[in-house]
Amino acid sequence: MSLKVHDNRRRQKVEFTTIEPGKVKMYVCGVTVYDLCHLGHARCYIAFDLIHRWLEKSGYQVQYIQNFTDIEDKIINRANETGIGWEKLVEDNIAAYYQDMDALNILRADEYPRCTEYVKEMIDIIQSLIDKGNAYVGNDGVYFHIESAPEKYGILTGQNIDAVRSGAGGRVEDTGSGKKDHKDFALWKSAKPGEPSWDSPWGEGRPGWHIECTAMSMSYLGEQFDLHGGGEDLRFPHHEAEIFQGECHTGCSPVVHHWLHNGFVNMDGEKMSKSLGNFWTIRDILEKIEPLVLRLALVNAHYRSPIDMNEQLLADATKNHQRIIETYRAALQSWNGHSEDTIIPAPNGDMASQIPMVKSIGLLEKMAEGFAIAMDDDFNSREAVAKVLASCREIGKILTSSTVLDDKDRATYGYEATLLLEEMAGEVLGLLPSREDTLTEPEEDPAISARKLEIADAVAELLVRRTTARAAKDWSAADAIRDELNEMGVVVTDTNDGPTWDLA
RNA sequence: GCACGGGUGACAGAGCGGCUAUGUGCGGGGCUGCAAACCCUGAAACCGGAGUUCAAAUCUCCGCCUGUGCUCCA
Repeated sequence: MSLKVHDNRRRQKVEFTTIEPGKVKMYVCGVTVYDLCHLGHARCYIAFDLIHRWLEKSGYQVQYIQNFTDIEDKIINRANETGIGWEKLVEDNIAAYYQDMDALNILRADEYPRCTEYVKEMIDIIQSLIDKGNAYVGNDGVYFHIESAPEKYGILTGQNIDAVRSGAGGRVEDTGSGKKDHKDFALWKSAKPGEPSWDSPWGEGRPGWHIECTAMSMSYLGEQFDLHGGGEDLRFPHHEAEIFQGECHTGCSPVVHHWLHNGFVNMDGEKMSKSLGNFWTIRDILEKIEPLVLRLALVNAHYRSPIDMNEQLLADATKNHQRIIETYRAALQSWNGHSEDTIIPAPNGDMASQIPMVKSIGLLEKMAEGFAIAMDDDFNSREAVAKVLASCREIGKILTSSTVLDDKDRATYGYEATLLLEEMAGEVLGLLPSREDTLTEPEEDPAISARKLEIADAVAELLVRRTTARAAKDWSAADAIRDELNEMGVVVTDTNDGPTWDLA
């Protein structure tokens, strides 16, 4: 089986290859830490978390670098507005970033370099670009000169440099910057009074927006690496600027062997933006739903497709996630009480077999195979989720039917199902809680617990009366009691072990 | 305007030359007194037009609609 990925430079699905056999060097653009992370960030880092997980699952040794942009106009502005020092602002938002991403079960990257720690490396690259004739010193900083390498223009977005040339009338707005061409972008910005700044051959200043990723990715991963990711919006100009910088500086082409970009999150059909007021931080949404449900909602689409966030999507995700958890719990319970080493090993599966156990195991293996094919196809997590849900149905069928397997086989089957779910839904998709948490009741809101305690005696008494009525087949009396409980906000569920109840 | 994506059942969303996607919702049935959960089963789709092909949701062309980028943005 081989992995295919959609490379945005070649604009097609290509065979995934690595520079060094068995090793993947990947870099994903991180956040500018001037504020809390929003849903779009969640989508991006979950998408690349999945890619990270699947590469490792496929046997690659992955080196994953993700940066923090900790100096930038927005940080300076926010620091000025709030009166918080920019260093403190940055620290707070980085701490919040880790909290949010941990909640979403995103595995940590290997390193999270901050751009202020790489100013020296950036200066070196800028100097090299000046020496090679790709950059020049203007009045307020250093600029990359696009016309020094026009063949690299529009590589990721297919823009035609001639159109851009003629479209802008070839003129440069004179802002006194000393910029030679409107396409040129800043490598180094001279400091304005009161701004944080670093010393450089071109005076006090700070890096331009694009150079940091070139400096950090090359510091960790070398002059060429395997995979570079980020949001759709970064293709132009950010990533094209990286191509200019990296390739002109190193002379290598391509520096990045696979460019991957994730699609955006829309809100009820509209672009998510602060001005539209439809902007959710991860924290906002986690007040309403479980982190793993949000994760499922975001994994339940191909990473390159846009996602339209709405109530329906979350409702679907809630149900689907619940189904996965219920199945996982049922699988765990089916062999609960056996220790793992005493479980009889499963036979080899064969879907065509007449022996129920062999056939059932064969079906599970088929699901796992479909799952792997989906993930190998440009990380098609939507299809992978479909395989998980189909497995849940399959597992539920076997486990709830008393006739298919005897008790011993049931434990073996349940154990196999457990491992399958843990591998697909857990290890790769990151959607499962721990075994302990799955088997124990979730922690409750203290207010809810208090309410339950308050009414427990009354409910218990009503349930006894209802049980008596049911035993006497007095259904109307039994249902009347259930209605009464409903009015108290209590939902009754009858099980083989008697009725249970919970708050609605 | 230029560039790059999309338009699939009620909804979400895969498939991208021949094979049931999947889930929710809806219909029928089973299990249960009835519910819930779970299981079985059914209906239901490929924007419009032309073309290529033995065969098209899937390829080509035209049209219509729509998203994003071209300025800070994951």
